[in-house]
This record gives sequence, C-alpha cells and structure tokens, in this order.
Amino acid sequence: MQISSRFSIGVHILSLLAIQPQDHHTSEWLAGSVGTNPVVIRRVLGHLKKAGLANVKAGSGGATLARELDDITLLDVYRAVDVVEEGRLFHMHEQPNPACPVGANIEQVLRLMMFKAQAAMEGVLAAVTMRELVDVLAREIEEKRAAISPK
Amino acid sequence: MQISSRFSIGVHILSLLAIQPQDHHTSEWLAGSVGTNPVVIRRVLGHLKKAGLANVKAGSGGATLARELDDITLLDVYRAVDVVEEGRLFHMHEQPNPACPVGANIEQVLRLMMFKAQAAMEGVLAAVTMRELVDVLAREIEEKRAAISPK
DNA sequence: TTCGTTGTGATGATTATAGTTACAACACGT
DNA sequence: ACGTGTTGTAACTATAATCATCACAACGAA
Repeated sequence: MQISSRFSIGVHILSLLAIQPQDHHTSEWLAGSVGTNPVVIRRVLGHLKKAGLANVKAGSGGATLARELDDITLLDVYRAVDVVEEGRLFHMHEQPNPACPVGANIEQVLRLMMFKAQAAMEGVLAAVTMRELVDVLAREIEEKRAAISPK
Repeated sequence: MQISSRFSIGVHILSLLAIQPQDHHTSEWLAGSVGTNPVVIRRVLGHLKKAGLANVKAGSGGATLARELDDITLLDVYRAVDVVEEGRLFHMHEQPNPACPVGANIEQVLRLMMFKAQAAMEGVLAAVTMRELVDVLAREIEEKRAAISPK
C-alpha cells in the first residue's frame, strides 16, 4: 500500500502559496495546478489550517502561508495531512497466539524494528524544510525558463 | 495507510521455522501461532518461497528455511511479500498541471525527497538480519521462562 | 489408494482513497 | 442590505487493497 497523495498535494499547495504570493489562492485556482477537484484541495487545506501551516479565509476566499518556509518541514506536512497514524506505518498482525513462545514475543521485538525503520524515514522528512524544497523548485523553474528563452 | 501485515506475518513465519526446527510446519500449525487462517499463511509462504527464503513441500506438507538466518534481512522479507511496489512508498498525485511552473516541476523535486525517505526506512530493514531478530526473540522467551519458573 | 497437505480461485466484509455534486455559512464590495 | 464568489462539509460513487473464508484440484508419502 502507498502513503496517500494528500501528502504530495499538501506540499504542492504550500509551494504554490510560497512561490506565487501575489495571487488570490482559491481552491479552484490551486486545483488547476494540482490537477484535481477543488473539494480535494479544500480538504487538504483544512488539514494544513488545523496544523497551523496555512490560513484560509472563508467567504472572500484565498489561502496564505501561516508560517515561515524555514519553519515548516516536510514532516510537518506529513503529519498535518494525517496520512499515517503516528507510529503506525507498519501494520502488525493482530492476534499472535500468546500460548506460543514466538507468538507471545514477536510483537514487541518486531515493533521495535518497525519503529526504527519508520523513525528513519520520518527523520529524512524532518530534515527537509519547505524553504529548501521551494528553493530547489524555483531553481528548476528558472533553469527551464532560461533554456527556452535564453537572453 | 499502513504497510500490509503480510510483512509481519512473513517475519513471524520465518521465526517459527528458525526457533522450532523440529516441528512439521504445516500451514495449519503456523496459522495457530500467527492467529490467522491457514490460507493466509500459505499465500505469504508462497511469496517467501518464490523469493527463495523458504522451502514448502506440496503434498506431504511442511515448510523449512531455505537460507541461513544470517543471510536473510528484514528487507528481504519486506520485498518478498510485496507490500510496497519498489520505490513507491509514497503516492504522488498524478496530474500536476504542466502549464503551471510549480505543477511542471514539483514532481521531480518531491520524488527525490520521497525516495530518500523511503531509502532511509529500507536501510534500517536491510541492516537487521533474521539472525539478530531471532536472537533477540529467543532471549525474550528465555527471560520470561526464567521469570516464571526460577531454578 | 487413502489421507493430509499445498496451491489457488472465488467470494465477501471491511476500509481507505479520490473524485464529484450539492448546499449552507460566510465575507466583502457595492 | 444584497449579490457574488468562496469555503467548509456532508453525501454519494467508483475503485482498490486487505484479510478471512470456503472450496477443491493436485500432490506426496505411508
């Protein structure tokens, strides 16, 4: 199974808010760039709002960043959009037989390994800020632009 | 979403094969320790067999290890049971708008981060052998046994 | 040849994802 | 105060994966 695209959508949205701060960022507009339905955007944006990463104005509409880019890590987004219940990336089978020595002890041993593996993954996400990601993204955009229309 | 319990079941099965080598390991018997249906066991065992981690005898029945414990990592099991398509732990939304600068470039930038995160997770699994896991498990079992009936 | 077992197809219940429609609540400009 | 455009949500749908279970043919050894 895969981690929901809510995560990538969340990052995409925040990138848009960061790179094009002048626009009126409606869910309709954001949906156009992400390539999905405005309601999907609103739902993800709802998560980002609850996590204090974005501001969304009801009524008049429009979303903005609620924190500095340096202050948002990919892990923040990952947690915000709620793709994996905390500490539960791996699903452990639920009824090992306590009457069997292996069944009675496998869970705690295996959970430790699972936890370490998951922590390593999240550690990478925690080490990358939206600032870094947006900088790389901006460089990509600029490079392509320059390649198409060299001065 | 979570990574399928096929992984934990696979590890459980291999642990049983390692720790109780004298038994006739039928799917029925293994299912008793794992706490599931024999068919589920047979299917996971099928994966382990295909990956060269276990031998299964049709007809007369019974499974055995096909490799030394030192020669099986948790990553081998993880790959064997096919819980995550290679390199695809994260699901990236599929239609970012190529006409938008962000939409056109977010994928390659984000995929790189996702790849690193996933690689870190798999690195931990690759670093743990079934030997190590079984040793820890055996120690747990022995400790509990000793606590119940001290000499 | 009989018996227990494996391998596998088929089915069903459950759960998550992702898209869509619909609409009340809301904010702002006029 | 009103109209317009937007958000927040509920509801519904389609799709897909998981896991348990039944059923049964193919197989192996006594």
